[in-house]
Amino acid sequence: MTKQSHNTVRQSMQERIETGEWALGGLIPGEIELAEEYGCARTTINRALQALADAGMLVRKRKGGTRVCNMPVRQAKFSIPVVREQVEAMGSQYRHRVLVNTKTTPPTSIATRLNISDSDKALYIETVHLADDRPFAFESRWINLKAVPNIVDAPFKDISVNEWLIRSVPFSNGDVIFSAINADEKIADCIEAESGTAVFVVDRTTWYKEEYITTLKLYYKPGFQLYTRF
Amino acid sequence: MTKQSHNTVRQSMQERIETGEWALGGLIPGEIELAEEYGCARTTINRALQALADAGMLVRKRKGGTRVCNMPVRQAKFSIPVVREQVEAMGSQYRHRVLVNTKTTPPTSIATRLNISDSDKALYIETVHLADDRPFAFESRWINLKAVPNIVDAPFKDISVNEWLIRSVPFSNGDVIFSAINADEKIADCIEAESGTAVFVVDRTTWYKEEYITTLKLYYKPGFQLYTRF
DNA sequence: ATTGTTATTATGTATGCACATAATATAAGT
DNA sequence: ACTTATATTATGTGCATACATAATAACAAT
Repeated sequence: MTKQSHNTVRQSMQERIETGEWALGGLIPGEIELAEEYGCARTTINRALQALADAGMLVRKRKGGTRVCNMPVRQAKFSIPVVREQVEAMGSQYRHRVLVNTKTTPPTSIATRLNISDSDKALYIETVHLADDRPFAFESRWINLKAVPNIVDAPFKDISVNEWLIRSVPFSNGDVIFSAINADEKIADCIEAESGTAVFVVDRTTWYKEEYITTLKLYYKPGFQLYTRF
Repeated sequence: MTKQSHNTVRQSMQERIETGEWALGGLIPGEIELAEEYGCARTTINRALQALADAGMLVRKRKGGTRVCNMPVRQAKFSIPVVREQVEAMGSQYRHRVLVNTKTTPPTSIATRLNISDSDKALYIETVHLADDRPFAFESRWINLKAVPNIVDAPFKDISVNEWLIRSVPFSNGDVIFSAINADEKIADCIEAESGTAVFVVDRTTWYKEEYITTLKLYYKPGFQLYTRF
């Protein structure tokens, strides 16, 4: 009652939801009523409620009021894996070796993904990511040259393709597909595993404003785990 | 100039960041200056800037001002997989079969995870999730009975363990680990795969306020993919 | 030179107010 | 009875203002 910030109010409300005082799917008091109860302005209540709504705990509707989310969708955030950081987070030294770097016409599946015509050339790069000089992941990547033409001048000795792209097109959209496959001969070889070993695969495609930039597959070494919190 | 909402302002600012007008790591004008430029109140600018800061595009500091995030961390949100929804999203009919449901003393590794003593009993449940009566995923789960004692009365014919828990402890925290393993005899059998097939595994532990609730492993059928956007 | 004080700056927060907007309930007109 | 207008309600948004707070700079005191 002494000092009501939107944060304390929000926390208090969150507790009321978590403890079940405000039931799942139930209607909660209106802003004015809450403002009186907490002894603060409606604006402050509004801010707290909006924050909780953003967090997915509340659903708000003009008229009809605010109600606790019926089926709480648990969402987890995870930072898109940047291999270099993954390696360094383990305390290992990161290095990478580019195996292939050519301009060729991609297979149709890739051309479709990058939204370029079948005759267009694209940049194909194969990289092995190393942790303390041991294979950590194998990367197979296609890049749309129309989206980032000046990538051909990039010095991939110093910086990885991924990091160059992040700097060049910092705020892109994308999708990620996680899966597991049995390593074939080639992949097994690149990550120093037995053929047939289960491999964790990340398949990522990124774009910026209708223009597709790159699509890649990352094959991690056996035993790799991707950790997240929610 | 006509109608500046915090949304339009935020969008405009986002563009300035994306196009590089406001360089990565660079300092951007102060709130007052921006308020003048956009012809609106400082409050509105503040709201827009805070939103962008929440989104991770800006970093703000009292004094020192606001600057564009130096190393943009791309974050993806994904909803924690609820198997039932995954199945239904494919247009298949969901069902599940409980294979095991016993109260026993868990192995030490599990007891540690649930933060219970080695002599305490816990609930162990094995479930096969079916899509159109074909195996979709195999679940192996331990539940801390001290956290949710009344779970023993739950009717797991109608509702899955997971959904019961979500309703019972709707707002918990947790961690998720993704990995890939080669299926052993037992798992292979449960998901109708060859032994040794690469299997996508989700390992999840959830807790609420220092109390651990459940830990489980989900072994998905071969070919399963987890899709996310960012 | 080191320490302490004060001023300045930029963001953070709270409030009161006015009006906008969406959804609904009620009353009026035909 | 059916449509249309109007009032009501709850949230959404914008503005002006005031003060809080953190970080720094400038300055003085020892």
